[in-house]
Amino acid sequence: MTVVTRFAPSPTGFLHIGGARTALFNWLYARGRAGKMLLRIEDTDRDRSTQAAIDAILDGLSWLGIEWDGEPIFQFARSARHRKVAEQMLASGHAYRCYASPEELAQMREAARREGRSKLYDGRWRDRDPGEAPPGVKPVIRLKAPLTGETVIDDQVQGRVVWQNENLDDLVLLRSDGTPTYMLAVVVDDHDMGVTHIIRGDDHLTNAARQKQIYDALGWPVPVMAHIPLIHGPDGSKLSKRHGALGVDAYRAMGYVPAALRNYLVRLGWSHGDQEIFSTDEMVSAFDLPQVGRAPARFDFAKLENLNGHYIRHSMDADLLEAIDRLLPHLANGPALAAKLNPHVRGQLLTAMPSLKERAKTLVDLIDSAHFLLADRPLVPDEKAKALLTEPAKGLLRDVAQQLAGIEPWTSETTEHAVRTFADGRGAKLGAVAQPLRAALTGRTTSPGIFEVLAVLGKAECLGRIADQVSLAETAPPID
RNA sequence: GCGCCCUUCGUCUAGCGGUCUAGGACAUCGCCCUUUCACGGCGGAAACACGGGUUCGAUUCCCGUAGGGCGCGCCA
Repeated sequence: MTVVTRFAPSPTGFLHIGGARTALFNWLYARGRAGKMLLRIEDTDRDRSTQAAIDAILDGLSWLGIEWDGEPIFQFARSARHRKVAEQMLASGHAYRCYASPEELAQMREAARREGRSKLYDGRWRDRDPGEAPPGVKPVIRLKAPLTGETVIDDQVQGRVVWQNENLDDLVLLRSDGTPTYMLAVVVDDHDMGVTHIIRGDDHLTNAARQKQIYDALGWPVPVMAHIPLIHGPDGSKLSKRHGALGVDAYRAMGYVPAALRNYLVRLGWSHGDQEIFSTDEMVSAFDLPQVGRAPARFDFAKLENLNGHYIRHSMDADLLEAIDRLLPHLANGPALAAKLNPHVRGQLLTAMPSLKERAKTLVDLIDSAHFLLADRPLVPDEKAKALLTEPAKGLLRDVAQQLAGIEPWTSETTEHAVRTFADGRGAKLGAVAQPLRAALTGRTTSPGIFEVLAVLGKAECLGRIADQVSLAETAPPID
């Protein structure tokens, strides 16, 4: 039997991180078993569903590298089929018309709560003669659920979960306006789509029992179920926007790479011994449902960031340059930066990349660390760099610049030799020269190795930048 | 309120009755490397929610308690 999973988001907002993980699990499970993962857009809530949300979900999945099989199914388009199934159930005696008014329903709910019962609807139209139907009232169609016994779900993650049928009431299958409820639509769609494994958030666990009753009434086989725990915020409460319940597009804009996010997400609530790093192939072959834990996991940006740094460090230089190109359109200052990326600067970026990527946790960090390649002369040193450019330091810079001016060829080795010799000659520590040099060349106090910076920038640019800082002092003496 | 689920270092987790003086990873602290920042290396601190059982023996099984979560619509 071919495994068929599905991801079924409702397009009422962006693809949030929890949804992304659910999609990932479905995708991994199917891929690891030569199966398919289908995509169903649950757009039956016409007021809240938007095209923008659909686009955001598709875009988010694609960015994460999660591909679905076939065309997405739109649930709303299938409502005629849903209605037909409800009528079938009516005809076969598995469902009935209920004429209870909203007021009656409210009363029943109140009474149930007062008496400590979980069953809300009392089944008053279950066996009543349709002839007693009040005139002018459009009925809903309810499932004739079993009164006794139990409903059991053998969940791949949760284990065997049992409900007493006396606690489950007759759910609505078809609304009075003839539209299907979620409960009915999901069952019919999963069945028609040939879904064999339902992997979804455990907020649906209670629904699983009710859906099982519908499957049973229809005589359809129940798919394998797996209800995975939800992701919580760092404080253990529900994940909020403040915590990281953002759209995956926000993670992209923060400079996270898909491989890192996938790796982080797959390890959240699932493990494979002590392994922390998984290539896509590895996670596809290792992932399985019984190893998914039942306790909700808390979202931890620090770990995501660490993983992201790992993936950046282990990326090919050219791939990182491409990743930057792709990220730029999603950043506020992207267009300005993109304009600077002429072939010459791209070449410098690529040359500096082995050293830049060593220091970056995110692509945004990476871009920022390349500031010294992208900034215009004269550089404006940041506060800390400015503090390094004291008058004595500037004297040192003036002198070292003279030494540097005679260097040919200009490489990290030749410049290193020159600077070290210069420092030795002055009886100065290397740092005493290197730090002011860094400040003058990069405008920062941190950067890749200073000799790499020298080499990447080239002789003329370096001498120019030193002159910029040194002469600046002459034209603008401190006001004391 | 009712139903269901959950509970190992701060966090993600390993552990599936004795191997646990409880392992790994992130974060954290210290040292080393070092021109800065990182990377890397070494080391430290840090957990079985609580109470009863079952058992020769419980982190592992059962029952409570406490705490947390999810669901309880003619929403999805």
